[in-house]
Amino acid sequence: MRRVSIEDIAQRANVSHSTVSRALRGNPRISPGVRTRILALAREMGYVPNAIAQSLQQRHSNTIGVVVTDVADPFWGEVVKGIEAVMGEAHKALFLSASQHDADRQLAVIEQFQQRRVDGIIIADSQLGPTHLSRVVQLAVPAVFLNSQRISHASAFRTVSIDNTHGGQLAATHLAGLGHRRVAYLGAHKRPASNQQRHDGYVNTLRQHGITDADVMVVHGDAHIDDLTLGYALMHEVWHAHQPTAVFCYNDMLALGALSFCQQHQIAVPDDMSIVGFDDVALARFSWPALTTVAQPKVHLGRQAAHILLDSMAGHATLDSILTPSMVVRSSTAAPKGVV
Amino acid sequence: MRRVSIEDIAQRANVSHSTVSRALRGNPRISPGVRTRILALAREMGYVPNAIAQSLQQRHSNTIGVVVTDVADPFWGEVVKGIEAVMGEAHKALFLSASQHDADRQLAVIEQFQQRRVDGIIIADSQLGPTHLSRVVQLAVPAVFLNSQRISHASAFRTVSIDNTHGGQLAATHLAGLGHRRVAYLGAHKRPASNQQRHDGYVNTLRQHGITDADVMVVHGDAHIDDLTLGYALMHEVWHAHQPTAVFCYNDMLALGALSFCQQHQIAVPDDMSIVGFDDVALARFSWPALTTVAQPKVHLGRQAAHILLDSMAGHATLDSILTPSMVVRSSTAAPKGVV
DNA sequence: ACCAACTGTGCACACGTGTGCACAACATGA
DNA sequence: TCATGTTGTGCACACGTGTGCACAGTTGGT
Repeated sequence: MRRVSIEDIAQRANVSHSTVSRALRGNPRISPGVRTRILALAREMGYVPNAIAQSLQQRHSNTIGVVVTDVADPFWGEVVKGIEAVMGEAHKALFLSASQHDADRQLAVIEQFQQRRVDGIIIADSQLGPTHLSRVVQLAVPAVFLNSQRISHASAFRTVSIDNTHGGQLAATHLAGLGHRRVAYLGAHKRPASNQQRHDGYVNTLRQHGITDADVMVVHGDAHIDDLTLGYALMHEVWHAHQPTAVFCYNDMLALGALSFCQQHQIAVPDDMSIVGFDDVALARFSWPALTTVAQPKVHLGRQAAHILLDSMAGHATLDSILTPSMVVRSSTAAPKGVV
Repeated sequence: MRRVSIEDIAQRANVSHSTVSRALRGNPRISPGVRTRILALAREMGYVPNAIAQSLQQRHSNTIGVVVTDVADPFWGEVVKGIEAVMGEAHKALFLSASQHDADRQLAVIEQFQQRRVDGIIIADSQLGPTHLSRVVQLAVPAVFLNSQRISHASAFRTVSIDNTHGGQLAATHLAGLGHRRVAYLGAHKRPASNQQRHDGYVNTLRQHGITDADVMVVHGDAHIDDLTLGYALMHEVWHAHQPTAVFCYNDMLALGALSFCQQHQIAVPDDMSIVGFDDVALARFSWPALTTVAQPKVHLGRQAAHILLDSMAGHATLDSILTPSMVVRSSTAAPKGVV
């Protein structure tokens, strides 16, 4: 039940394994007659090249590792789809692993990839602090960070991310344009970097529209509960303390949680309350009312990360990449009551 | 910039590489003094074992390949999560690749896995016909099929699937119990096997409740359009031709498409029309009204496939596995008008 | 004191592939 | 005929790891 190797073919063809190897790889120094004979023999014997032996000899494996927080998260699903498409074309195979939002586990996964001698790594939603990061640097493998939450820009690695600040600006412009003056921001401490940026873009733009800080209530939730119930709880808090006419949420799941609070308490959306999310997950189109949200180009995010990784694997100099989000207006936002 | 090998450690320790290898693997024949010295040296020199060389020598790679139709599909995302969890515990790494519903591409992916000498393969939603299948058999690698659409039960491979017939029965029982008599089935030819089973379970159970075939309209859609617009189109067709009070759809996406048709044409759900889906994707909870559906235990499906694969890799005899779906009643179904 | 048993280490090979170099066979030109 | 060039093939090594076997050194028993 052993696999057939080039050595087996060589014996049957009365040549050395070197000749077989060269014939299979199309080396021009092999005479055409011998080549065709060997190719026929290889097919007949059901030869399938051993990529492991090739990797060992050529000192690269044509594999790349992808570490993601949660495989089932539809957001990352789309991103991985983009990565897979590009890497598939480049004939690289993908190792996929989940970190479950745990930095230690994330590091463990990366070191496992290292043992398997991946040619590159893509790290999504990195929670790695400076200590962990320095160990990754030591591994000396090309890596790209995708929407990283912690990395400093002075790092040795490339970064692909969304322009969160601009996303916050889009939301603020949309709501202010509708006439809202008394608003809120529902945030998530779990993702320190992007949360801060979305918040800042939002608040600063509101100021430019003459909305004072006193009119903007900002709340943040505990890290350890899921986004959906978090959104519900934060909406509860904001509703009783501030009575805004519109809220902007860190992401769509928070927004859906907020939406579900409104439905249960007979707060009409969008008539009494406008809600804006972030991400544009597939869900957003199907909620009722359909969610207005700041869309991330998810597949493109993955493709871009893949391209940058391929470039740096090839030794090219590469730049960080920042993609622009866009506003998707659906039915969860409208002018507040009293405004035409 | 070369990686450090056990040979490098051996030189620094004035021993042979065999000794280093044995020390690292905890071979009891190495004296404690030498072992601790070597372990310290390995750590100091930043040694990271080369899994590729190990794979070559031990003739197994501790990797398994997963081929899925679409990485971004939330249904398969959850399944993969289950697979990943089990395989992670077993210290197996996962190759993930997408087939885009194309049988040829699916086969190509499998052969790529074969080159990389994976220890096992999980094939989700297989579209492989007998011809393709025979080539997979030749590869002589343990494989498990997950919700396969084509495989014959006489095959050499194990199968994990949902009890589709029972799912259809659940839907029929639920709707008939509410008092519906004039109903429909919205199907998808793209998945021949499961579609047939869900349909049969549904129709047979309806008959047991005294609903004649004339009261049941069955429609199927083209293969090349996406499920969402397909559901919309089929609902359109059924509504005009049959005017049912309830429909059962092959899956949730079809159901959401049907739902969106109803909303656009002022057909009240569930008052004028009850809709039942299948799968219980994450979306189903958030549609409006929330979708009543036949739930598949998705993560469990993945875990089960992983366990069976591990078993057959270990040479154990294994059985096919059929998991039971369950009814999740939400707000898209109710008694038809005129029934108390 | 001598033989047997035990203990720790090294030699050499295997896994499957790719490639620099040498070399045999043959053709070409003077 | 001999020097030179061309063409196709094989030898031997490398990649990094694990392990059967041999063997030197030590211990123990009588």
